[in-house]
Amino acid sequence: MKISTKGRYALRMLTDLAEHQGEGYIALKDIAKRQNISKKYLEQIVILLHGSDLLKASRGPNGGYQLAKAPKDCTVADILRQTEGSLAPIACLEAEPFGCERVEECLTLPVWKGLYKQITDYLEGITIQDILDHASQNAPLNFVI
Amino acid sequence: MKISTKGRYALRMLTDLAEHQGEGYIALKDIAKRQNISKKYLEQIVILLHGSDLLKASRGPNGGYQLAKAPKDCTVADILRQTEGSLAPIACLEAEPFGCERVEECLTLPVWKGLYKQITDYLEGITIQDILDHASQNAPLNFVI
DNA sequence: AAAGATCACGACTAATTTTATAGGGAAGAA
DNA sequence: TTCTTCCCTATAAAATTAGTCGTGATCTTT
Repeated sequence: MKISTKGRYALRMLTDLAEHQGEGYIALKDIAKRQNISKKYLEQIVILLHGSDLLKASRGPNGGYQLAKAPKDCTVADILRQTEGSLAPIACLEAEPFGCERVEECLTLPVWKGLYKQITDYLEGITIQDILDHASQNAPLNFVI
Repeated sequence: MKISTKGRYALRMLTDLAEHQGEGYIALKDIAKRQNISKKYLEQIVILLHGSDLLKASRGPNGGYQLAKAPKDCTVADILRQTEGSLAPIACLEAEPFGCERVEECLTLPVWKGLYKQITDYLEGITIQDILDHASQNAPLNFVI
């Protein structure tokens, strides 16, 4: 049960954008260089985020991306849902009514539902701003390390 | 970020064993039939559990598997750690000291650590007995559905 | 208007993981 | 001894992951 590079890179990209907020549009080239991620691969990941309202884009010279909202309004859950497709730990939970034919008899389903809720609640509660705050150690984080 | 069939099937198998506790050893054949899982595939999954002390085995006629402990002492975390390899949501967290060379500069690492802790705490807190209890609705569950 | 920079999009691919199937062997109970 | 069951290894199709590459489309700056 692993978060893929899509999700991890997307979070790093958005955090990078937040760090450079107020500097206008940030080119993918620069993010790729700083984060040591292939620019071409980042392009693909950004496309996954198009469905959300997390980013603003601008083309041409001095173009690039900006956060469309304040960092405090960008939750990690939003980012991962877009890039990972879903936060559900098993496919059964991705659509109501559940596709699995064993729904009625499945004793283990409540465990997965509970896990799903834990994951969702936690990630909904963390924003890009929290990540910045934690990095600068200006604020205690609402999660224990 | 999905739990694989190994983890899901293992949990179903152990739950099935718990349901038939006190009936002696339960053959894989019967579990496979009840759970509608390939017996051959189940055999491979059981091998993953050999490293743990969750199961007792017996060969020959009337042989099979039994839970080695009471259902209240079998946590879902134990089962998934064995079958999935780890509960960590990213590979970086699987071994201390962290293998990733970006450890020092990685702003997002605390998020993954926190998520790891959420997942672990939740799954450590749920036992096979909880699953049985919830199924028979004799007891309220410590997780909300 | 031209040039150059940047995002946008689709095709392709190698490696890995997942999800099995198959065949035989070893051990133990009846 | 025989039969049942666990045990172990090999093989493989399918899906997913993690990219690379080429080409447009569009915008800003000059």
